Amino acid sequence: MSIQVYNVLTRQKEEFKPLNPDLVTMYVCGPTVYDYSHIGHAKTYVSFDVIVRYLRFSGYRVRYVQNITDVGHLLDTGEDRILKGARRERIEPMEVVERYTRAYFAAMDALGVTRPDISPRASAHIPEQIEMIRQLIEDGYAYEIDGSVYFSVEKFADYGKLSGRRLEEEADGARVTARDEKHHPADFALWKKAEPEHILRWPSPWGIGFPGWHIECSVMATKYLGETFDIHGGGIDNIFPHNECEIAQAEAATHQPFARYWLLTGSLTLDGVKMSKSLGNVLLIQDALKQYSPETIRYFILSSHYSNPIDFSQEAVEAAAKGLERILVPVRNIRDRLRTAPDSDGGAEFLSTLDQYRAALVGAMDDNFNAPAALGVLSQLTTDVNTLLNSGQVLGRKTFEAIDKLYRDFGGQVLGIIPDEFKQESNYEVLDGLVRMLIDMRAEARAAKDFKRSDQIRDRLAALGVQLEDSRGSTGWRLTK
RNA sequence: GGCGACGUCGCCAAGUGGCAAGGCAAGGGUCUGCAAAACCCUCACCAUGGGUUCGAUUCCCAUCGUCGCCUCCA
Repeated sequence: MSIQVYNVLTRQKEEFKPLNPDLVTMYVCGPTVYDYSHIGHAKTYVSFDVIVRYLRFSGYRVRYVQNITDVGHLLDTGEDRILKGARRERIEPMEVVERYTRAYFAAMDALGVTRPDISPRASAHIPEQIEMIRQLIEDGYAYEIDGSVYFSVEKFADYGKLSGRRLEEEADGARVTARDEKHHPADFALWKKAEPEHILRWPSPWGIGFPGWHIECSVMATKYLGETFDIHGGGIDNIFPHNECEIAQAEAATHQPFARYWLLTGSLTLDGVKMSKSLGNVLLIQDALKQYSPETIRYFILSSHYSNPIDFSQEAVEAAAKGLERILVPVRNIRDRLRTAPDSDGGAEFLSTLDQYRAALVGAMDDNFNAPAALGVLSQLTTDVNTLLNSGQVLGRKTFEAIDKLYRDFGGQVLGIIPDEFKQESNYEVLDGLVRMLIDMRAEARAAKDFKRSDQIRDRLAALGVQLEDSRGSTGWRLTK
């Protein structure tokens, strides 16, 4: 078995073969840290999180690099995003960077996103960027004008190979406004001369300035992963111009292929439209987490394929929450019953069924990281598990452990939608004792056919968020709030 | 205008050249004192029109529609 991936560069599904059989090198475009992260970031980084998790689960060692853009990313007004944030909040630019870098990691941690192995900052790699720019000028791919340096897209024959654009077609685009000093409208900045008020500035062979946005990714990816590396990821909205420019710079500078596999995620819309500051419809991760659990958000994101767009709506997320709960209930149940399970081999015949499900899960994930298909398999597995649990058959420890292991592997380790430990109330022992006492009282009432009283106990507990669930011979409970 | 993606059951969403997973919702049933939970059953001719093929939802073309990008964006 091998992993197949859809490579945007070749527009087809290919067998994934890393350059080095044991180490996968992977770069994903990270955030510009000038504001809090929103739910669209969650979609992108949860998607790649699952890809990394699955590669590791499959036995690969992965070096995962994701940059932090803290300089050079200009708004269309020509203003640096970081500086804008600094002015807004009346603090130092590097305070802006620090504040939102921390917030970014906090949000990702909350969502259970595994941290990248390296999170390089653009501002910490100015010398390397200057060096690549110098190389590009030397090789004739770039030119300097009045303290700024531009990449000449006409010199790089492959420009447009990722996004499928051709320069001559772009020339017709009415929206491309030519900047006077550039040779070609599509030429892009490698280095920009800093105006006096631009306080993010560094000395360079071309004077005081700051790097263009795209160059950091080319530089940091090749620095930490090599001139050619395996996977480059990011959101599809960055395919042009950002990713295209990355390729041009890196391949022009190193004369080597840049990334071998390009995996791009679909965009997230909110109630049908893309989030944007100007529309004011930005949902921050921290706000979404007030309403939904991290697992629910992950489940929702993973319920459609990473390469597809997804629309975040209350209706869709709540349906996801219920779908997830359906899986979580028996998992809780199993872990609970595991503690008192006998050392018998009761239910051992179920092990071969589990093997089939495991194979199906591997098959789904091997096929271009098809998480939604994997969720479908987990759901089917859950039906079988529920049937087994309800059968009245006495199940041995081994059986419970095997079921739990499968859920832990795919629901936990790979998809991150099943917690390792279910959160328990701080005074869980007391709570459990009290509820069980009431369950006993209700059982006595029922035995005495005093249903008015037994229903009263059940209803009042339900009102408090304690749901009683009767099964053969015993009653369990779970919190619904 | 150009580039790209997409249009599958009421909603969300996989998928395949040979009679379409799963979840949510809905209806019926089993279990239950009644419920809840669970389980079982029911529920789609895959936007439209052509073409290729023995056969297409799956390939090709066109049309309609939605979205993204071309300016900052994960």
